[in-house]
Amino acid sequence: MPGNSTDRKTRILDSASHLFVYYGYDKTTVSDIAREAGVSKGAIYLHFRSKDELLEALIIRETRTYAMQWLELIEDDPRGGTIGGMYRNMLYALNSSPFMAAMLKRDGRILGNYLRKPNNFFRQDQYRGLRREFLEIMQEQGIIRKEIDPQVLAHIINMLAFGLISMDDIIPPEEIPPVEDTIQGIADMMDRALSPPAGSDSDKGKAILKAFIARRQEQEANHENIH
Amino acid sequence: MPGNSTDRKTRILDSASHLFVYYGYDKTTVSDIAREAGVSKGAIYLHFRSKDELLEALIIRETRTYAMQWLELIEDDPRGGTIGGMYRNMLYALNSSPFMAAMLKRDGRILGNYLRKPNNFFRQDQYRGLRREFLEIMQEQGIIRKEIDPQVLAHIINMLAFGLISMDDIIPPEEIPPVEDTIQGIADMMDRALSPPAGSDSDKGKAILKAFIARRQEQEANHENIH
DNA sequence: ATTTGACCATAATAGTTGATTTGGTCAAAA
DNA sequence: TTTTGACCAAATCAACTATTATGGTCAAAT
Repeated sequence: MPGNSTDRKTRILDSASHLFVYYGYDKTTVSDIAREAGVSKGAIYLHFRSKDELLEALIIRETRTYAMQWLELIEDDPRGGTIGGMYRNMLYALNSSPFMAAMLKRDGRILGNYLRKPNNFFRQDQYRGLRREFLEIMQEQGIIRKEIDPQVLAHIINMLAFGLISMDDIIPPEEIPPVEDTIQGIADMMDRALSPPAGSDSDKGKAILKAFIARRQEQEANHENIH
Repeated sequence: MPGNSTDRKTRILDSASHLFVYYGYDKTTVSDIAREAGVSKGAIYLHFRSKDELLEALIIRETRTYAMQWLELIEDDPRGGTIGGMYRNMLYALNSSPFMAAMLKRDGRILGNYLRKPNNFFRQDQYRGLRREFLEIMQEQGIIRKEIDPQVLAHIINMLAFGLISMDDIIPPEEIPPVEDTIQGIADMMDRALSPPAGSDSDKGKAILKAFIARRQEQEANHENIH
């Protein structure tokens, strides 16, 4: 059996991610996933209670991976701590993860029936409001101009991310400028529009982000302990 | 019969617009339209060769109406000639026309089968590229900063408009800030990000827009004469 | 202790047939 | 001349059946 070196659960999730993106949740069978992962069907149920829970595990993993990749990109980017830099790297991270993009745009082809489930992950989005909270802190710390409503800004940022990955479905490819250009264009706009007149301190921005994430992880850990 | 005062063709299109938005193109029958317009079914075919052509006529009319309303809003707005002002009023015009919004987001429920037609209006969008052209002129005339790529900017503007009207389908209503706030927020961002450092002349912007439209209408008239 | 894959109830799909509806027409009415 | 609505072929829908595919299980193999 090939690819035995990597952890089995990981391999299953990798295969699922790939197959879901290509064929969609509904058209992908558990046997398909097992075959591609080089394990038996039963083995999948050793790790996940149901196909739905497999998808949910995948959602969690991909979200984590995406967040970590984003953070890494920011760290390695000299201008990563400005508002434009954060956004630029967010879009880069998003752009490199087809499954994450599918989640953001609630892609019906890929997420399939799961979207219809009454209590799916998207209906009880835990991360909602988190972005606003972060923007508020950024604003208090002088990385973002004072006169902007964080709630509105959070929504606009969502709109741009959503637009970036959704417009392709509507506009013929030859009309779409290269993603890098679009991303850079948006980042420039944001820096000019949102940084305070004096300019913003990228390193300070990074520090705030790190502190925010640390605090958040702490909360999450506490929450897990209780349950 | 009620509502006889207005022109019959207009009444048919009004009814169609209303019914399409409510029930969708597929579920709305020609008889439905006739009934709501207070005319016979045959009368509809005196104005339109087919249901599809009725829809296309509606698309053209709504696009024109939207464009005119946009222009009017800009005229009446002291800051209407800045890039942010133009955008703000565009979103207002868009927001007041459910059918236009449906077109922009290629709403499958409303446009129904028509979207699958091989040579529908959306596949051969005549207005594409027009926006870029206009932005280029605005840039030459100093209303928009020089360092911005008009093609990219046109695309970002599309993204924002698309996001504005599409996000509602995904986010629970209570999380969405009031549209006016979002629109104003975007307009402010654009003004800060896109106006040249010296600021931009709103009246000059209006003049450019008017000239652009006049030139465009001339072209359209010529084009009609030839055919 | 692990892992498997044949096995099963259930669900999704495809095929069929008959009834209903729909876009479009046109002889007749206004 | 202008407008109508009964009418028709074609498409859509509804109900039903037969068939296949699927998620999930578990006795047996490893």
